[in-house]
Amino acid sequence: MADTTKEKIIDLADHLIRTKGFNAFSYADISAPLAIKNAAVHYHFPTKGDLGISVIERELQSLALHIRKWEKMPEDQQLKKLIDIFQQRSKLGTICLVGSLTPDYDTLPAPMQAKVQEMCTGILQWMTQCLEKGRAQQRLHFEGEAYDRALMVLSNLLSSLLLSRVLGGNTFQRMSKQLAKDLI
Amino acid sequence: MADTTKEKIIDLADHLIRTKGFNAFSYADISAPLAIKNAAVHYHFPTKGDLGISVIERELQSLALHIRKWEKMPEDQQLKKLIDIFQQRSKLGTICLVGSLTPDYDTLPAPMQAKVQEMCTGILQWMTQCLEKGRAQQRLHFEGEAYDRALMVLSNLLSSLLLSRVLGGNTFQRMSKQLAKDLI
DNA sequence: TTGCTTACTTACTAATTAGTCAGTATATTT
DNA sequence: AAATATACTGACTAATTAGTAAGTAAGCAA
Repeated sequence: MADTTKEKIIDLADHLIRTKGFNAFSYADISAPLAIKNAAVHYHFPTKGDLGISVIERELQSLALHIRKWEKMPEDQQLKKLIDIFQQRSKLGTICLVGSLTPDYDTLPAPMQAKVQEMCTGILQWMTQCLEKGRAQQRLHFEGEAYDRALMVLSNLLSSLLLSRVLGGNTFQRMSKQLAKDLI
Repeated sequence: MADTTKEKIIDLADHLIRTKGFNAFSYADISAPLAIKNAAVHYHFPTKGDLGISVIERELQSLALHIRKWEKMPEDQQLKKLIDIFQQRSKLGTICLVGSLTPDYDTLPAPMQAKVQEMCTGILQWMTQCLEKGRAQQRLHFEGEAYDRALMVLSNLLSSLLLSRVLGGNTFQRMSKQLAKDLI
């Protein structure tokens, strides 16, 4: 998938953040599988925070790409597409960046904290609009402010991955089905 | 609050897990503030996993005590009491153990993984019963299976603390109010 | 009073951590 | 052909990590 070393490092770091968490992986966890030296990782990403920021930025770009791709779909379908992305994560046994990085928030370097914030507000902003438009067209049904509902939806998606890993089995299916039933 | 060294260690570890995460705190973070030596912590808790397990067990006991105290209250009130506990956490800026430990699940020693599982299933079991009884008495209103709804409620409580820390301000209030409105 | 338990301290280890710096081979540019 | 930039390697470092082993002071028990 990735062909440059830099991309391979981001790929691996992304996977490590989603499986072990930001504080539980080391430069050795990246350099060893790629058969490069520690210093090579530092060449591309001087600090661990720089690496973390690149991982978030790539995720943000990837998400922006998906959202643009869904632009002409009805809002309930857009929401289902987002759920699909989380379902793929569930199958892989990996969690989302929000679920991985918000618990570690206080330990992150300041520039990374800012990126985590940017990621959360960005996702919520899109989701708020999606819910609002969907409700206006009576394709989505919920009570209260759209932003509040967006918080709940993000919450459910995020937690479904966390709880799936611990409770296993059909936890993700149960939660995503209930989420869809409640809204559509 | 705690008078023995052992209790003080558990207190501090609990706070560190909720603020920094299990992998981001060290024995030094515990021994230094208590003005004891590293080895003293190891005396009470041979491994870090042992300490983590004790923290979870104390939380489980504390929760069991609360639940017993609420036994004779109507189910909607019991749920509100649980939300109150999370609100206190939100004020302190600390997250819940489920929110802190499930993202790190894969990195935890096996006996601690088992305890995390026990904690999740225990909370969900109580909440499922609470929701079911509450619905039977028409004091709580929701669609679908009670267990599925319990997953969603736990999800919202857990995430409200995670997102509060990043988004700040009224995030917890928004989410907990919406949660109560949806159910009661 | 002798022995045993509890709750530590002193002093340590081996491993791992993020990060540095000087060098080098290979392209690319001038 | 000379200079420069890119993408590394080799060889470190200082700090921190969880964990250990031996010793000790105080209290309690036989």
